[in-house]
Amino acid sequence: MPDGPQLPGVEAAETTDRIVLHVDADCFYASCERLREPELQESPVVVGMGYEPGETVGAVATASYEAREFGVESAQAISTALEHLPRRATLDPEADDHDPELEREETGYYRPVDMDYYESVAADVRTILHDCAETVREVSIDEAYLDVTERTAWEVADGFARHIKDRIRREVGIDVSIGVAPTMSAAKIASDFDKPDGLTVVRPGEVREFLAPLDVELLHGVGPVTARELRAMGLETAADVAAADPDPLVDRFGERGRELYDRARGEDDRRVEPKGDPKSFSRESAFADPVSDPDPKYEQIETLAAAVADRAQREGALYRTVGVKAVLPPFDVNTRARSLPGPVDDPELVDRIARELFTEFDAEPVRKLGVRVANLEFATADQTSLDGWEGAVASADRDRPAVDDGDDSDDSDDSDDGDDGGQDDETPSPSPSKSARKSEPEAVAETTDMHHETGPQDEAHPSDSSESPADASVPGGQTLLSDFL
DNA sequence: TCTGGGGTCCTAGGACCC
DNA sequence: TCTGGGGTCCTAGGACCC
Repeated sequence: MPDGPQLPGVEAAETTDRIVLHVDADCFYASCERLREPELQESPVVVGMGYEPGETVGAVATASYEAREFGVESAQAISTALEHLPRRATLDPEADDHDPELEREETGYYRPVDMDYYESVAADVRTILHDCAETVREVSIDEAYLDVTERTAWEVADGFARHIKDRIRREVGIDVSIGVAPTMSAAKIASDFDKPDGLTVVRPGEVREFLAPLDVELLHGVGPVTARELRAMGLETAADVAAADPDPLVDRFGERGRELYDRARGEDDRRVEPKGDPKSFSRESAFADPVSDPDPKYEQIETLAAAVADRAQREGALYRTVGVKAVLPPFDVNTRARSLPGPVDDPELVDRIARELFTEFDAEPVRKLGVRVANLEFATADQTSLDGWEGAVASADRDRPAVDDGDDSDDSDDSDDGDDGGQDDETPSPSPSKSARKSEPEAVAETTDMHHETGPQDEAHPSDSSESPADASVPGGQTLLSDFL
């Protein structure tokens, strides 16, 4: 079945081509809103993040195709969107100049983002996708790659994709666009080719021809900056890139240049694989206007740090790096990060490190703040079942020598087996102390503040000092980090 | 495009080790 | 004290994606 197409001139290697689908929901958030509010059907719909009903703050997350015709675009300020497309509710039906035709045709519905609801709709779509494919890679809430090589054949691939579209339409109630191709990158571009409600099939041997006329900016991984540079090199279309000498591309863009060249030629040997664990969690938020006063900034830091730490906790992630982001006017992005000697789950520590990293900016005007945790480690199945075995495992671990050297080389991947030493040893101790912290937040806050002011000792890097600031910060003499020092 | 929020990957330089 | 080369980790920034 994999070698279904007997195209003349197709090389042997291509007979093993996969059948890859890229499934992309059309203006997903707007479709979700229409799902629960059918009267929004066929009218312009704008979904805004940071938007409150009746207000003009926030930015456009998704605009329906009807709204886009008025010039409403993704990432646009809501205030700008409203200039292009007034809010339907703002028109006063009693007004003298009230024009019902205008109301119907020149206005749109504005709704705030409701991720919980969209997530529930996405889950229904996912169920269908997993039902239709061996391997699914979810890229985002509204987008996924499927490898369906074992489920269909090129001769009938369009019917197979049609079947998926129909099921999603019937069982969930939203439209998706699907691209079918022998590679992920071509499938991605194909799904975009005929949006909305599109279906584009690019067969093996047709990929390069399909890509040839496309503007370089349509290639995945080419944004405004790269596109400008490519044009400066005289490369406007995928065909230009495909026919170019790859060496200058590699010189200019490094590995990305090689990738670009390959993709433009239709070459992409990546297999569809399920997405692994996340690499980082972050939260950020912008001020309406740049803020110079330190107080509101540290208040934000505190809120964001708590949200990030909470997220990590809920997802069962330990983190080893804490970072902050400060965006200064006009749009100057600064990041600072600090890594710990070992993975922790310690919300107070996130807060304290974030504050320390931010002190550098606390006198500056700031338009946006962020807090991030990275270098994540997730408990494996073994470790989650550790509850009942705690004693046995913990004592077994104590017998291991040099538990805390952690062997940094293995933290890049999910093969956590060799890693259990550091983590298991750590798990029993933080668990009780976490609940202890939760029960007395005030005491913790005091302790944290105290140590925030004891600046000088913080110059010591946690990994090269036996007197870690983290150690000192723990209330009641608990030594969360001391295991690693 | 005067710019929201949550991510990923890559690169470059410095520290440190052998 | 000057000199080689290889390797890894860490930080900061940048480009990109949805």
